[in-house]
Formats: sequence, C-alpha cells, structure tokens
Amino acid sequence: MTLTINDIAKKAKVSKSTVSRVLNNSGYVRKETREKIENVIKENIYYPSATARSLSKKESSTIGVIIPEADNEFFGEVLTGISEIVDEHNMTLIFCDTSNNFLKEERALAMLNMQRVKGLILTPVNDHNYGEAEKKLKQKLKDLKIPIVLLDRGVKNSEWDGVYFENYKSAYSATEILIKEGHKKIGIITGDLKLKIGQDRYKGYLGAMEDYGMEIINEYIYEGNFSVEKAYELSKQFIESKDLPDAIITCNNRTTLGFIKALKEYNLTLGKDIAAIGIDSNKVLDILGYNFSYVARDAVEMGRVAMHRLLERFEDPNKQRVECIMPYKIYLKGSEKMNP
Amino acid sequence: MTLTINDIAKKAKVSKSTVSRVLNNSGYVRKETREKIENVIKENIYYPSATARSLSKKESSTIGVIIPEADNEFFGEVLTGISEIVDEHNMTLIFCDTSNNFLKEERALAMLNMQRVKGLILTPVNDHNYGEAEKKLKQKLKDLKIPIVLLDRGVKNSEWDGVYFENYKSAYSATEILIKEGHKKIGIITGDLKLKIGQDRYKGYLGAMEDYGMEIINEYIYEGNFSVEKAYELSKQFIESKDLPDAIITCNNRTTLGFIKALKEYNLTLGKDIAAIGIDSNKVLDILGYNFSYVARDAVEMGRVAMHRLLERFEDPNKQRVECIMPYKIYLKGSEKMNP
DNA sequence: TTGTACGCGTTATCAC
DNA sequence: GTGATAACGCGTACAA
Repeated sequence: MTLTINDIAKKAKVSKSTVSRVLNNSGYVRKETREKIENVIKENIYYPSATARSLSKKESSTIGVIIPEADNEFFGEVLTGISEIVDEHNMTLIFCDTSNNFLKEERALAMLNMQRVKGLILTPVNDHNYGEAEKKLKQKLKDLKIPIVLLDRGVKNSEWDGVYFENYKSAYSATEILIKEGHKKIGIITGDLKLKIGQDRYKGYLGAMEDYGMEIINEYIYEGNFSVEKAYELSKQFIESKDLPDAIITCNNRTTLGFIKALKEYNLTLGKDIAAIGIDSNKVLDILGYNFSYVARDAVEMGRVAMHRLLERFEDPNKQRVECIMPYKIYLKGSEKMNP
Repeated sequence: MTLTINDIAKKAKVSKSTVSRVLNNSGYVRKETREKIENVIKENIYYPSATARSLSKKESSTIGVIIPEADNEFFGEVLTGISEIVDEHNMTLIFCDTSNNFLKEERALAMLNMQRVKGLILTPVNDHNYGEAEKKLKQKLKDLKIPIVLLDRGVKNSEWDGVYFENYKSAYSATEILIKEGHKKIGIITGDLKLKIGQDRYKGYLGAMEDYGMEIINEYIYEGNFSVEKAYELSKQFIESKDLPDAIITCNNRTTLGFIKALKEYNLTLGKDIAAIGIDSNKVLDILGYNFSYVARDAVEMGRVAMHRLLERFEDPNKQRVECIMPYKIYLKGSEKMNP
C-alpha cells in the first residue's frame, strides 16, 4: 500500500542503495541521479519508514514523557517546554499520563521499554518514598538502560539526572518575606507531606521561622495534601475558629485556590483580614488582577531544561550525574502585607 | 545490548518461533515449554521490540495527536481524555504541539507519516479556511491514508470523522438566556472570526437576537480573537464609553477572563453593573466561587470520544463518515441576571 | 507441538 | 558513483 524505498528505486531506475544515499545525504551520488530520485520521491509522496529505519540503525529518535496529570497548569506547561525542544531536534515524543496511579506508571514504563525510546523524562507518582513501590520503580528504571531525567519529583538515592525546584529555599523565602513584613502569627497550609516536595517546602517554612527566632505555633500549621478541596476545608476551619493567623503560606497552586475560595466565602479580604503568600503561580489569579503574592518557577522552562539534560546525556553517557535546581522568582503583588 | 527474541530462545533452548508463540499467545505450545519460556523472559527482563514487531506485522498500534497548545486548560483536558482511552487499549500516543503554527503543523504531519501511525487526532491550526493553506493541509491528510479524527476545528468539505462542539447552539442558548432575563442591550465579545468556531458562535448570537425580535446594535458587537488581551482591551473600551450594554456574551474561556479582568479594574460588579454569560468553562472561576454563568462542553469527554471514533474507524474503515457534535451544558451561577 | 525459512523496509558493507 | 547483499528483531506460513 504505502510506498517503500524499493518502489522509489524502481521508478527512478536505480538500486535502493542509491535511494538510501540521497535520503540520508551519505556517500557519493551523481547530481543528476540525485535530482531524478528526489523528483520521484516528491511526485510519489514517499516518506521513509521510521520503524524500518530505527530497526536497521539500531537506534530510535523517540523520547518518552511520563507525567501525572496533563490537565494541570503546571504539567501542561512542562509538556509544552519539552515538546518545543523535541521538535527543534526532529525527534518524536511519546506521551503517557499516569493520573497519579502506580499501575499506570508501571504499564507506561513497560510500553516505553518496548518502544525502545532513546530517553525518558519522568515525574514519578511518588516522591522519595522509601517503600517497596519505590524500589520497584528504581529497578524498572535501571532495566530500561537509557538516559532518564527525573522532573519535579525524584527518588531516594537517585542515579539519574534531574530537574527540580528550590522547594526549601522558595518556602524559606516566602516565610522570610512575611516575617519581615512584621507578621507574628505565621501559619502554613502544607502540601502532601508524603511527597518530598511537600516536606521540603514545610521545612523551608520551619527553617525561616527558626532563623528569625519566631515562635512556631502548632495550631497554625495545617497539614494539607496539595489539593484544592483539602486547603479549602482547612481554611474554613481556621477561619471559623477565632484564632486566625496573621499570615498564611500556601504550598502550591491548588492550595492557594482552596484558601482563596474560603476567604471569599467568609468575605475576608486578602491583605486586610489576613496576609498571604503562595508557592506556584496561578495564571488566572494574575489575569484577574488579584493581589496574590507568590514565589514560583517557570514551568515551560523546566520542561525545556529537562529535555536539554536528556540531549546532553545522549552526547555523553558517562558524564557526571547532574541535578538542575530551578530557581524561584518572587512575585509580590501586595497580599504579603497587612494594611489595616 | 538489549535482549532479542533469539537470546530468549537460546536460553530456553527452543526456537524463536516458539518464543514468539508464547509472546503472542498464538498457536500451540506445550504447557511446560510455555512456562519455561515465560520464566526465562521474566528472569532476563525481556521486552519484545515494538519496532521490529510492527515492521513484521506491517501495522502499528501508535496514534498521533496534534493540538495547538498543551498549556491551555481545554486542550490539556482533551489530551487527558485521549490518553485515557489510548492507555485502555494498550496503544501508544505520539504527541505534537503546533503552537498554532502552520510550519510546525506540516512538520508534525510529516513526522507522523514516517512513524506510520495507525490513526490521527488533529486540531488544525486553521478552521475552515478556504485558502491555499487549507488545501495543502487537506492534501497532506489524504496522503497519510490513515483514519483521522478532526477535533474542535475542521476543514471545509471534510472527508474525515470529527468531534466538534455545538458552537451555534451554545451561543444561541446563551443569548436566549440573557434575552429571557429581560436584558435589552445585549452585546458580545466575539472570538476569532477567521475561525469557523468563532463565526458559528457569533451566528448563534445573531440567530437568537433575530428569533426573539431583538434589535441588533452594532455598537455592542465587539470583535475579539479568543485572547485574554483583546477581550480585556475591548472591555475597557466599552466600559469607558458611557454606553454600556446590559449584558455581554464572552465567546471562550480566555475572552471571559479578559472581560472579568476589566470589570475588576473598573470596580464593576457582575450581575449588578452588567450581566454576562460565557462560552467555555474556567475551572478557577468556579473554584473561587465566582458567580459567572456559562455554557460549556466536557473537554475530557471530547478527547475520549475522539479516540473512540478512531477505534471504530479502525474496525470499519468503510463505514460512513461520522461527525460527533458534543452537547453544551448550561451552568447558571447568577451572572446572567441583573439585580439592581 | 516445534523448528526452518522467508519477509517486513531500512541502512551499511562490500564489491564493481 | 552505483548495486548486490547481509543484517536489524520479529511474525508466520510451512514443513517436520
């Protein structure tokens, strides 16, 4: 049905070796022969089979991407960044969404193994979990025997390149800002403390509080799980208790939304009834002109960097493992202050 | 380096045909032989090469997806839906993001052609454009000679299956709601009128206005382009002119955001200073408890449906072309009313 | 029930 | 400069 290199060879009255040479710009081909072949290819709309090609060359130009949720602003941007670089290098991208599900993660890994992808960018479902699940994951990654870049979340004692975020520092900095604004009762709605990114952000908060000799009041530490719903629920609780903190740190974009939702519901005003600063950006909040302050990284850039790490690793498989920590940027819009 | 079926055959002391038979569960294999081979496969962590397999079988289980912007709530959800079904059927998904760029679209198509994908889900950069670009696109799609499902945007005189949205009806319905609320001066911020989805929504507005004998006032028709910025700019303009419409229809999620941004900036309140209803959902507006009313389709479901169409087409390549129009749902939150 | 031999569409290594 | 020919890793008639 679809044309092969043989068909082209016949039509051009040459051998397939010669066609292959013009396709790959390799070896000597007389100018006229080349032009003739090129014409036949154009006229007959021939595209060489990547499948046959990679079987023959024993290498693919395909990379795999496994992320937990494509319908998440952050990962959507990450994907955009990865895709951009993949495209620039004429590679192809196989996409997998795990929905934060271990079984799907396993299946994706097996599939990518069979597809013989050249490299993998992975955000694991878990993050630095010591259990059996992580052991299995690490083994499976080793079995792949290809360059891998971990993104956003990692594994304990990683042997792979990684692109992460300054979780500790960003939270530290956010806390510091609140402290310097003069707030005393500084609370936090943490992320999922089973994930390292959740832990680190929490630790950043504790670190800053300690360094500045602030009193850490357990009542103001609300353990969330990075979801809108939990943050909303926790926020309602502390709003209803009369003991409101002066300021709050929200540990990711969704936490921020849950918090703000609660504020609106109780008619509390940011920067008036309570101050706040978040981690992660929410495009929409900015568009709507909310005065919500936050520290965040550039997600698209994070995708680009991950793909670049992979490309470098292809170049030099033996170079030292590199972990790239994306810097945070501070976006102050006013909510960190309290104007009575 | 990586194991082949031959390695497994040797280790299991059988021929590779037998290994192939257990891999594919085809033909007769003695129970003991099968178990032995399965053990060898497990122990040596062998995964068959999808590349070699599809070359040999002359068919792939890979589908291509081309969307214009992954970092867009709508397409992120679409991708999630597609990925879900792809996964259920043990297929693999090759992802391309065109960034609404014709050249990238062309390159993606060529790449997917070489990859010999089994099917394609495509949201073209353009939508029912009569020009040369569309002719070229249609030709390239024909050249692919594979099942194709157009998603959200189509081409003139399409020969392919498609999954679209009730653009006309949804806009008609939105307009109708405003009319029945008693609004007289009903305006609209249109989408990109070069795209058919933009046109159809605009026509839905006109249709309802006409059917209900409403006077269409050109001053209240603001031509946007589906972007936040343009909608914001237009909104500012009509707010500053003293001649504000009673109610506004915003033609997609971004238009809505631009509009609301302007409202906030001028301290106008939705449902008090001006009524409004939009097309498309904005998760965040809902989360924040905005009272913004809208009509929308389920984007994740749209992805699922598109993938299902493709699967059906694989089953029966000759069945009649089917265009699936996703229904809209109405979400009234109050902004359609005007409470003085 | 199992093994042999060939083909899938390329690239690569040789001769010519 | 060009053309046979052998891989690449697998599936599959066909033979045994």
